[in-house]
Amino acid sequence: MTKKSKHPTLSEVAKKAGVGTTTVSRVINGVERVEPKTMARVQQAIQALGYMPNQAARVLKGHRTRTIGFVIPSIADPFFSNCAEVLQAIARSNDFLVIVLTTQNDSATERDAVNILTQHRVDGFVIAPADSESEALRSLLLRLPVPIVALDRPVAGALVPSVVANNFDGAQHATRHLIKHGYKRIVCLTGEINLYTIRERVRGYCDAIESAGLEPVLETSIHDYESAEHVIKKMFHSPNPPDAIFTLKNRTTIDTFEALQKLGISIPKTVALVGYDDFQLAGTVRPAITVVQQPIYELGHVAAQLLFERLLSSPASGGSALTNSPQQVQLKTRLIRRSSCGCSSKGN
Amino acid sequence: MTKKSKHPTLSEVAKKAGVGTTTVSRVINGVERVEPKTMARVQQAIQALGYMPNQAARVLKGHRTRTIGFVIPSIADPFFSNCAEVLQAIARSNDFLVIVLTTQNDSATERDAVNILTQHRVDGFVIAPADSESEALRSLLLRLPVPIVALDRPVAGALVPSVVANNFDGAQHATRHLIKHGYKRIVCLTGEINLYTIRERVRGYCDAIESAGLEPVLETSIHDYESAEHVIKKMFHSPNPPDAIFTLKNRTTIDTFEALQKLGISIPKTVALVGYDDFQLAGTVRPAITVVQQPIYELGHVAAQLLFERLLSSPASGGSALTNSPQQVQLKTRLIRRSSCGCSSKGN
DNA sequence: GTCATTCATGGAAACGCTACCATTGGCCAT
DNA sequence: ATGGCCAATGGTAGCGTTTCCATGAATGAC
Repeated sequence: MTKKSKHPTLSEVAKKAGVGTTTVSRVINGVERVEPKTMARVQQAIQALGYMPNQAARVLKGHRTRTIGFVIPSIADPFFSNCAEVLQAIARSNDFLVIVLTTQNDSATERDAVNILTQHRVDGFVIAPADSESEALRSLLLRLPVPIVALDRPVAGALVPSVVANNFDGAQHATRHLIKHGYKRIVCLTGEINLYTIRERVRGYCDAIESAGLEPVLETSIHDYESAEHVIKKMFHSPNPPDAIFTLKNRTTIDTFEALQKLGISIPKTVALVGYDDFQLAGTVRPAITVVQQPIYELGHVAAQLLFERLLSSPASGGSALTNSPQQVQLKTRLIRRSSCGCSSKGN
Repeated sequence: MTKKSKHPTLSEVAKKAGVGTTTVSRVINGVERVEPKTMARVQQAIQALGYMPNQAARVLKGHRTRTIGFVIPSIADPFFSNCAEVLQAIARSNDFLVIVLTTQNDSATERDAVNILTQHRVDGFVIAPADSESEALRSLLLRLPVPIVALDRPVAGALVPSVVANNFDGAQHATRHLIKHGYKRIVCLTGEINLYTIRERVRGYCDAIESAGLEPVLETSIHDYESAEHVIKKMFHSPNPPDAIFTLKNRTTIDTFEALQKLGISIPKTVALVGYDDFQLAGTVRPAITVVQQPIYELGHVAAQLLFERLLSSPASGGSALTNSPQQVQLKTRLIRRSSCGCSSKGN
């Protein structure tokens, strides 16, 4: 059993097969013709030595790395891990590899990530920018010689193609639904307020609230279960407690739900609840939770598609100037009406 | 604004700064001393040109790629995405990159993945083998010249270091707990039976059941919600329905719970339920679900640690023969007693 | 039978970087 | 003043591929 050893090189294979390096190269890449007899000898040598081409050398010769970068806040977040799954699958079917780098939504870490990937000469990027407005990120991305697609959050200036959900519509729709139910004091639990997605949702919420002549109430200080419980307790001890809650992200919805349960506050009798982003068991807990569902799979899929369109159309150097001008794709969300908003289980 | 263009090279920087390539290299790697004045000039040139070192060239020069591969069934699975998160973080703190490749538990896809990563000359691997017993995989891994760590599932023969949870104990413990509650007819819903983890859990279940003089009942045909509902319906129409159910994986636990709810079968009154693997909201649904919790974070952490221990101790060629002999780490699981097993919320 | 044409193959340069070795100039000790 | 040393810097080979060009053999047309 051949155990540990350095990787054999192409010229070692050539020597063993008694041919020139050019011939071995041709056999490996199978593009030009080689005498069957020679080919057999070469393949035998490859087998015997366990030869695997060194990608670094190929890349150096001017070829692409067949590698793409995926820069996201966190890979543990189901939203992004699902995107990663489809991106990875599509990449692989095109013989590309995916390198994942997480940013924790920190801009410096993010720029760092982009630079690292650039040094590794990835052929393209999918990125969920920590800060859509960042001038630093924008100029960094624009000077890269490879195609880039923004996912979930655009890059200001619209020069980078992006695939995002319509957060404004989603939040507006959900808020209107709450208003239609007759709730008057609808508070919005935001989470980290400086993310593009959250800001858009806040906009949608405020728009709906103000159009209805109601007063928007934003609560931005919830980060985990403890803060959720604390805030909610305080709210319901105030003289003017909410009759509905709209949570702007997954984690907050769950924390809020648990806090409400623990505090014995009845949903939707005392307070209605609608969350942004669907999650496992949202339909199974009692009451089932009404949520705005994002097209996660589609988001990842379209982003991958956009990227590979560019990647595959410019086999040489990934120039993106020629291809159709930067696309801004916006995907629809869907309100899933369950019971926590006050709807009976059978429609409303 | 510099837009798209080829990457500048080190010698272009050298020319611009009016120095030799060696000096530029020294400035970049910052290891040998360079006159401050010269250094400034070089750095200015680097800035002006937007130079970024080409990793491929470095690698070709004989350096490691500072890249590791992560080969797992699926990245959408929370178990693995959480492992990925910690692996990624540790890798990054050591200036390594992670390439994720998914296998869907298919052995051929898996071997493919390993080969692809080898061509890219990753410096090491973490892998969750689709088939622990596969001779093909084992010999493939053993002839690789880089360190490897198996995660969640070992590689038969114990020549590859591995970090796994004690699935046997976990399942045995959970089953005994059910037995202590007095249940007599405890069925086990397995999911894909040919995975190492599942087989171990089945062993633990059978061991506990048989030691108690009961009869093991395995049901292997549940893959999704529909099949879960179908199987459960059938069970409760049989002359001899179960009084407890032990589900062997996350997804199955949830599907079973939902099916039980839908069919109006009361937990734990009619039938008790214990699941393998904790999940979000397991403690919030009613009844709260008793589960065997795996040390996910720790699993990923120890695997990463083991890998980097080897990676960092052998700066040259990652030979693993010298380092301490292949470690087999086994981590403990924990039974979280909630209500679905029949325990009252306060202890048992 | 000779020349042109094709086909199979090989030699060698070049990709961008690092590392070895050489060279230069200044400084100190004698 | 001169030799020796050290610090700063540069020239260049070579990592493993691919690709351009060349070579030789063999085939077919005249």
